Amino acid sequence: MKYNTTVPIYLQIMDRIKKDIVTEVLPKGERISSVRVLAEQFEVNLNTMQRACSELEREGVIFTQRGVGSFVTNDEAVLNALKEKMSGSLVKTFVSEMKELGYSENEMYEILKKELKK
Amino acid sequence: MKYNTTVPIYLQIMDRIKKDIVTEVLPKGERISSVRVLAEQFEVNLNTMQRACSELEREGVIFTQRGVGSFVTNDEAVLNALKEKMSGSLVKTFVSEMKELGYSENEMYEILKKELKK
DNA sequence: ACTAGTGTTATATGTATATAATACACTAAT
DNA sequence: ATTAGTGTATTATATACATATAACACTAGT
Repeated sequence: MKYNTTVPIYLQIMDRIKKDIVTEVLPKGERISSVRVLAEQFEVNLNTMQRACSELEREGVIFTQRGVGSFVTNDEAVLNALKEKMSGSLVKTFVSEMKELGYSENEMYEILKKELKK
Repeated sequence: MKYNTTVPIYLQIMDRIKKDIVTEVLPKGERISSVRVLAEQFEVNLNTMQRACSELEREGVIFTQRGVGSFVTNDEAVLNALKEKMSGSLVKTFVSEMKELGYSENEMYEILKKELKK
């Protein structure tokens, strides 16, 4: 995985895992790899991985059983809300930033259309 | 100005200034406020403001005359390229992230449409 | 009981960011 | 020449992030 240097790695890892959960690459209720394994996979220090996981737990996306492992939440409402929130954030950012650059709504459509044709 | 805690302040300031240049709030060739004044306006330390400005100069967006002040570049090609690059980056990010969340192209249109109706 | 595999915590080190305070270097107007 | 207003540079301090290394705490299977 490539890391953006301007944003903390643990946040980028959280985002990656959230995407995998939302797209059911990691289905609800499923066990996720141990922090040590994940740290190796993400090529990152154990503490950094631990931070990502504990934040994900704090957000309710995963839950943890000490000595056993971590699991994707079973709460479907949480997962639906997560997907909504992530896409909502993306489109809001896109629109507001484009407006700040002086683009009209029609231009936004056109630019999106053009990008998708690639 | 509100700052996002996850990305360096000097980068956020650079982005703000670039937007003002692209939208001609700061027209080409125009003098921009001194680093000291800007530091106060952006409620930031002089050194942080200086970093933002020197990076903007390195990118060719502004140019500086020691003892005199800093000015928006006169090079219209640079300004056009800047706007293109910024909007291109926005739409690319939007599309690729939405894909990673599992949305289809049609869904992207719909979500954008819905957001703009607000 | 033991052990291997979990999550969790702690200490030390290096780097980047941001602030604070101070000084230096140049330009234009007086 | 002096001065006020520019950009520029230096040093010190604090904080967040990431790493390295080591240890602690819990669980399940043997």
